[in-house]
This record gives sequence, structure tokens and C-alpha cells, in this order.
Amino acid sequence: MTINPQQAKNIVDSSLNAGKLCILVGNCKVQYEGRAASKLSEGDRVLMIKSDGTFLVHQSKQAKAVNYQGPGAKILTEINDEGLVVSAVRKLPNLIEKIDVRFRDIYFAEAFGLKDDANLKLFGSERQLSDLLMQDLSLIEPGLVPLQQESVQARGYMDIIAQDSKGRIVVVELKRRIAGLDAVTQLKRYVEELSKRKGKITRGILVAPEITERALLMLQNWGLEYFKLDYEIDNPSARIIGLEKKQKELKEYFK
Amino acid sequence: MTINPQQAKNIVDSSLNAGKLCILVGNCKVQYEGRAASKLSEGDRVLMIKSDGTFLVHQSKQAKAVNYQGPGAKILTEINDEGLVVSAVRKLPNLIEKIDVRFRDIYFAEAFGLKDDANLKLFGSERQLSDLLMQDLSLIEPGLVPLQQESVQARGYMDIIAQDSKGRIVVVELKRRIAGLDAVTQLKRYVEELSKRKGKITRGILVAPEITERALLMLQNWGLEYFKLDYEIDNPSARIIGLEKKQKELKEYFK
DNA sequence: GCTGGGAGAGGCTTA
DNA sequence: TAAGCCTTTCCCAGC
Repeated sequence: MTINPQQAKNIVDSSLNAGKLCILVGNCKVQYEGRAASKLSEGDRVLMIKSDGTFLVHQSKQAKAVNYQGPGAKILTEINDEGLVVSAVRKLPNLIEKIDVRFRDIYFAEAFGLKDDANLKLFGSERQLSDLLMQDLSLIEPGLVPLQQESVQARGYMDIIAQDSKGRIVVVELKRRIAGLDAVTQLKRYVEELSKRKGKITRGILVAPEITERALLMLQNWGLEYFKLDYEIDNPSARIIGLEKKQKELKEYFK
Repeated sequence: MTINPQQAKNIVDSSLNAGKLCILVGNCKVQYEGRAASKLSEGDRVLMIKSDGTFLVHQSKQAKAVNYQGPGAKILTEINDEGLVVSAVRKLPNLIEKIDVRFRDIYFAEAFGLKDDANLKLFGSERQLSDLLMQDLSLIEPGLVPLQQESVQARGYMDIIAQDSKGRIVVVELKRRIAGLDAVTQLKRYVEELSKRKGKITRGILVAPEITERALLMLQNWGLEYFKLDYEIDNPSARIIGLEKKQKELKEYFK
């Protein structure tokens, strides 16, 4: 069962004009050129084109679209000797991105007018942990106070700069998931920068629910500290259950 | 035009058994509970279920699925008073993730058997550049030879390990795009590890099309080297156009 | 608004 | 399976 290319072209074209979402299923080749380049030889795929220009090519497996283009893409259709070609073109500052989907056979083509005004409401995101910690640095260590003007807060991560009871500068790095080598080197960099700038002894504390073996070793070699963070997400809010310092005893290295 | 819930359920169920990809379009509510939680009130959406268990809920705009579950999810269908409920469940080490899609109306339901053995070929990937460089390390510097046994086992970990004409170990790190602070610290780490393990003086070379100002400064402070890489992607393969050493002259810092 | 640049989240790959 | 690392990223800050 195959759909006539011209018929499919009409469905796509009118779908775009009407602000509808369009789905095509068929055998096609895909080619992409832009920030990277890729080629996908013949096979059956699903092409979804949304009313905002979003363009997604899905294979029969895996969560990610194998080729895609975000909102704002200009959609073009064309019929050549081999069949229907649907393209998405997008202009970036100094290059053009283009995906071509060349259909040899089209099994299905239809447009859907979707009414949807709802927005996703997300609860208990791990983001709340930053706020929790920030509100009470004594969870980490008594006597720790934030140096307000220094603290930088950005989306998805937070670095806290504080002062401990002995007046030393403390850099706290919080990771919401398992901390690896990169987290440790990052912390080291901050500590070095800060200690140079301030000319004071500076401590570095990594707070994370878990840390890899090698990362812990490296951290300790550098005189940094690790605090294990236990928390639970009990909707609609997160809560810190425990926060304790984990430092391997030296002797453990020799056992 | 609405499809009978029971009929849609049959389509989904048999689709899963037959290893097909299934698409449902309809008015639904979505609820997710797992590492976080979310709720999406009524609206029209596209639900795509792949044969490997991938589960994607798409709204009429934006590239990303509003709710999703990766391959391996277990798909359940059920009919209750309000209509069809399709769920995806996945077990993680110590929690269960579940998405429920509750359809009030179903506009479309169909299963597609997709044959697709093709794999995406990405050009200009780091791996490909690495292969090119590996074939001819003299692009970097005459007299540089790969340390065979090392480079094979360390592939994907350290990029390239070689020996220069004076017998020194050389670690080459390759970045496909602009190198930042992370690239430099990563290289430094490799150099330190290797120099400790071998007990030899080890050079570190960063090869990238570009480098940020601060990263270059840091790199030079640490005695590492930067080579500017020019390459072009000319399908079906990438080609290295130029590779030259860039070291800022000291005087440039004072101008 | 545009652009440079640091950092993050999630998937992929290798040990 | 665990851990590193790469990305058609993302977002802030500064111009």
C-alpha cells in the first residue's frame, strides 16, 4: 500500500498552511548538512512535522530522533524523478542547516489539527536541593556562612562561596548526581582561582549523592573534601535526609 | 471522528506483540512519576510507541517530547470508565518510573511495521578526525610516532599517545570544536597520569579548531601546547586542511 | 539582539 | 554494569 507522492505533497503543504501537525511514514533516505553532516541510507521511518517548523525523523528504535530540526525551520516539499522530497531549512548566524528526506515509498501521510494549551507542571525537581542547601549551610558544617555577594546562582548548578568558623574561604560545589573526575577538577580550579585572588587558604567541598572511586582518590590527593548528600523526593517537594562528611582513612588505602 | 477505546487498545497490544511501531493521536492527560513528577492536563497529543519500548508523548510544538521513556520500558494498556490508559513502566535500581497517558478521545491509532537496518553515518565526528590524525601524526610534528599498544587500549580514553623524535611521551587530545577550560584540564590530567606512570617527561598537545582566551592562557601556564586544526567536511569524508602550532608570543600579553 | 564561553544533562561506548 | 566523555546543547553575561 503506497500513497501517491503528489497526494502526500498536498497533505504536507496544506498541513503547514493550516498550522497542523503532519506525520509521514515511508521508506526514505535522509541527508543532513549543517553544524555537522550525516547520511542515512534507505529504510522505513516516521517523519513528524509540527506546526512551528519542528522536524523529526524517527527510526523504529531508540528515543532520539535520528535527524531533527528545531522550531522555526522552513519546510519545503518537492517532487522529483524518484519521489517526494521533504526538506527542513534553517539559517544560523553564519551557516545554513538543511535536512532532506527523500521518500521512495510512502505508506502513510496525514495531518492532525491538535488543540493543546496545557503546560507541563514539574514537581519535586532536584533543583530544589540547591535552595535547601543555600538556606542552611550549617547542614554541611556548623559555623559556615555564605559570602552573599560572591555566590553565583545559575540554572542547574550552584557554587556557593562561604566562610567557615575559622575565617577560611570555602568553595562548595553541589552535584545532583554522581560526581566524576570532571567535577573534581572543576572544584580544584575554583579553589585555585579563589585562593589566588584572595590570597587566603581556601577549602573546597564537593557535595554529591555519590562519587566515583577514582574521583574520590583524586579529590583527596588534592586536599579537597567530599560530603555525601542523601535526599528523597517526596512530591511535591524534596527533602535532605542526611549530609555527612566522607573521607577515607589513610589506612584504607593500604588494606 | 473518534476511535473506540477497545479498538485502539487492540491496535496497541498487537503492535507490541508484532514488534511494530504504534502511533496514537488524541486528547489526553499525562502523568509522570519517578525521579521527579509531572502532570499535564488535557490536550491533543501524539503518542509514539516503538518496538523497543521507547515511549514518546509529543505536543503540537517544540522538538522535545513532553514526556518520554527510553528503550526497555514495559508498556501496559487498560480501559477504565473514562477511556483508554496507556502506561510505560520502567524499573530503576531503587525506584519505579511510570508514565500514564489517559485518553479521553482517540482520533487516530495505527501500527506500522518498519524495516530499517541503516545506521546513521556522521561525518566530521571526533572519532573520524582522530582516525585521520592517527594515520599521519606527522601532520602535527615530524618524527611523531604512535605508541601502538598504548593507543589501542586507551582509545576513547586518551585520544592519541605517541612518542616524539626525542623519545618523549606525547599525549594528543583532539577536540572537534572550540576547546574550553575543561579540555585543558582534561589534557593536564592525562599528562600528569602518564608522566607519573612512565616516569618520563610527557608533553601534552591540544588539537582543536579554536580555543577560548582563558583556556589558552591556562594551557600555556601549564606548559602544554595548542595546535590549530583546520578541516573541512566534504562528504562522504572529512579532510584535514591545515594543522599549525599556535603559541602566543609573550609580548602579545603586554600589548 | 547577538555572540562568546562556561557548564550541564543525557545518551553512547568502552572497560 | 560502571564510568568517562561527547553533543545538531543551553543559558547567562556582556557588548
